Amino acid sequence: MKELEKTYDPSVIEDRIYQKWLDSKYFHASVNRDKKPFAIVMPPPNITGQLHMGHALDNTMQDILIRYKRMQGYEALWQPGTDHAAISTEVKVTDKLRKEGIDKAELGREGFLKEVWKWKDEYGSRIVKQLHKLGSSADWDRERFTMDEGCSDAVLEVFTRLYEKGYIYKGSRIINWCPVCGTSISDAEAIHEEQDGFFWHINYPIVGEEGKFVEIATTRPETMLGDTAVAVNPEDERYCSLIGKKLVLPLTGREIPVIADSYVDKEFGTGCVKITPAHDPNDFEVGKRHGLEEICIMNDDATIGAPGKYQGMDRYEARKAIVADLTEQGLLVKVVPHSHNVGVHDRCGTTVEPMVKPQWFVKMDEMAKPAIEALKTGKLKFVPESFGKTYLHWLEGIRDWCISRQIWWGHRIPAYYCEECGEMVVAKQMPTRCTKCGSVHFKQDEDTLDTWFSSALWPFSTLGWPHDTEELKYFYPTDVLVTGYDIIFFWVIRMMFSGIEQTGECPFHTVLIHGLVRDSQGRKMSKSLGNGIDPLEVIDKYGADALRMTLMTGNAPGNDMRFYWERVEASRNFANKIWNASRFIMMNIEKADKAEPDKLTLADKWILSEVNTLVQAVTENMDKYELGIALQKVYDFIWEEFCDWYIEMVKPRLWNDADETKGAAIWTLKSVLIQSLKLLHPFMPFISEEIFCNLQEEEPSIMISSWPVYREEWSFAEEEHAVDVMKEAVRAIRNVRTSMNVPPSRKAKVFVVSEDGRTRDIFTQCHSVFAALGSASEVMVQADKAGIGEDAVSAVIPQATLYMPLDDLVDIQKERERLAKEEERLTKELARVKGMLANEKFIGKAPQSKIDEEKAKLAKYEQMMAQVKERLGQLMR
RNA sequence: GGGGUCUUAGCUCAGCUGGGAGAGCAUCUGCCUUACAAGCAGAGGGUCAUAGGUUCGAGCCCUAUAGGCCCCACCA
Repeated sequence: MKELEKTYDPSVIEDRIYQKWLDSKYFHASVNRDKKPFAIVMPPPNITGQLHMGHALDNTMQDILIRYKRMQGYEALWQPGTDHAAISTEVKVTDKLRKEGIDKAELGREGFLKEVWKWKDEYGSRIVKQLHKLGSSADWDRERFTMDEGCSDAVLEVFTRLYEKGYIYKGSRIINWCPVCGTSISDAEAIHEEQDGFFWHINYPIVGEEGKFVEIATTRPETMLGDTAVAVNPEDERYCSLIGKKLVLPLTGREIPVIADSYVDKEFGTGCVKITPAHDPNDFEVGKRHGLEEICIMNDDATIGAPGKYQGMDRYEARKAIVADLTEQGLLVKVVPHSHNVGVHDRCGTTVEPMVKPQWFVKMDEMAKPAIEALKTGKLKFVPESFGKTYLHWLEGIRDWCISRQIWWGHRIPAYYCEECGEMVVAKQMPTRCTKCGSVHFKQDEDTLDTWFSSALWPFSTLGWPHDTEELKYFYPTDVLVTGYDIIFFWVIRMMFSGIEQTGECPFHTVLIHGLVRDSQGRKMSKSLGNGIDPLEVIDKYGADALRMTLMTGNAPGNDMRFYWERVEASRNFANKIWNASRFIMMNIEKADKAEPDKLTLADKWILSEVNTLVQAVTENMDKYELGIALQKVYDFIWEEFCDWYIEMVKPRLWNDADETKGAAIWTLKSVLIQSLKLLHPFMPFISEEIFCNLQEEEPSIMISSWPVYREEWSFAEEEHAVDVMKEAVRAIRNVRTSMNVPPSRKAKVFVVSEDGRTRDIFTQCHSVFAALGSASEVMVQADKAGIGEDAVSAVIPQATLYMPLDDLVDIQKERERLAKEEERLTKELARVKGMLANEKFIGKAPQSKIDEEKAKLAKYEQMMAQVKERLGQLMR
């Protein structure tokens, strides 16, 4: 056993312990039919990423669950890996190259991809190393990458299967286009922001009716170049007569029809809507219903592509020019301020442009159904439950998923086009011969897949799917998925329908959701604000355990939390507390001849019983994923019950070599500490391991030791009660001392007076403990007040009255005040209890247990009241 | 426009299936008591957003209102 430092210093311990775990292969999980499997897949962090608080929280939760299950005897697999993060990575590498003066286009596709792989090799594992610092016990031997061979095979398999089933199709539909990234994005990637803008009211002249106009209102005048109709509500009396007439589209001179469509809201704007099918999702639908032409007026970089005066202008520049021209022509009626939602690309913040382009889509209606069903039938559960609504809501309104991206970094779409006849073939490999024309020349589709297409397969692709591997059979379906509420749409939903479609099973049965880690003012941590706190800095200063504890406490599941350094300090203090308690115990073990469970005293039995209760409670909380509550209970137990009470109670025995229960005390200290460390281990793995290994030699590591279970032989209800009585007496004595300003160094005799033999027995048994905790020079236990001077200070507990002769320190006046206050409190309590018990309805309807409880309280208060009254009577004399 | 969520001590938040309001930090008062001053023993501080309702009993359940936050949505 080693001597421990006076203050816990995580920095010298954590890396060493982590390396030991790695070397011992404790994180590795393998197919083991003798054990039950438990599996979690790690949300793969982006290879572009740096560890942030969100990762720290997410991975801490997973690590806790994995360590817990591993200790419980499960074969616990935590499957790690990284995500290729298509657009993010492409943007990042493109920027890097640009700074080096290299143009992506000049490099060409292959050259560019080579650069990205180089970048990936260099930086891709950075975040993985950072996860090590947290203590993550993932099976790093199984680390995967969404673009590795296996995952790519799975992507090909799924793509071709879905295509054959008709669930993947290519079509020209309106999609969100990011003009800066030069690619389409999915609905989930377009986030809506409210922006202040204007409503421009514009007159469109009616053909053949000189001087007559239709007034439309638009937030995007530049798109008028692509208008192919104006729509009114068919039931709008104002405009019925217009339906079917032609209008002249200003600035272009093109004639467009007035059509009727119920999509138009009569109450909103002017009741007349310009229809631009190529640049607005709604207009696109209207256009489809009415067979309108789709005129694309924009280039991929959001400059105007329509021939004419505005060609080449940026969309906003064109807007100004068009408004100016309309004003000049007298067609602009008015401009009204108007705030509206615009979609921006979540990666770069650019306002997206709705565009009609040929893209690949996943048909969602059929696949959404079983995913919805899974939640409704309970095969899938969210914790907290309310997030299930978010999940359902999104799935029920889901639209087809645009999966093609016009970037290079990603899984290339396995569609091949015959260079002769244009025939398209979807296959895992390039076809050798065109079945239509016999040509042997094919060209692969240029597009790549949405990055979420491969992450959707993560729970099974990482286990070897589509091959029927042992791992897949054993670990799949996985158990819990841990993630933030912000990616339910992106990921959870897509894993669900993909898993069900491909494997016939939900990829996991529980989704544990957490919130965001915000700064101390409640703001999102962000690069632009510069308010982010680096988890590595926290680990550096306070240790990974302190960070983990901070992230797990003081907040309810699924809620956002604020990050405070003060809270990290509090966590660090707790680590130090355990450290010192352990240090104390080890010092005493060294000095003792033996630790033995014979001759357990009241106090020993009490703490063993308490730890038993704790084990049950914590296990229950863990099973309900109430991780924060579980940790809080361990914290409270260690600090209050174990350190503040038990260790203090036990000191006199340790210091007295003649005490024959010393060995029992040492045995109890060690046993309770070990149980506590085990309960703590999933949360604070490093410190628990370090102490565990210093404390005992039988087992090499706490992380592969077994999770504590309830022990019948440690259950002592009687003793629990006895110690509670003693604790109450100690508190009463301390209260008196505090109110009288008597320092602990000034000892005083204490008389315990009780008519109850059992109570006297308790105090006799633990009189040395009681003496120590109550700063008593001597403890006299007796049935009456013989020998107690009138000037003693007294305190009342239900079972006894305690007297402390304090000689000159006694202030009768103060004593009276204290007792009067106590009397007042008891009067109130008595009134409440009596009121309740006098209420016939309460007696008639409340459960018997509650009634008994109240009756017991009544008896207790009445007894205490009698004691207080008696004492007050004495003092009045 | 829908949906969610929150409003509890000075601050940040707990409070599980309804049964005498809690923690951490901060403040104040004692203690350098041989594990820990990153500690020990205490104290003060709350009409649980508001108004109704259900109930023997509501911080907790129901309804409405006010305010905050979040998500979704095709009102141009």
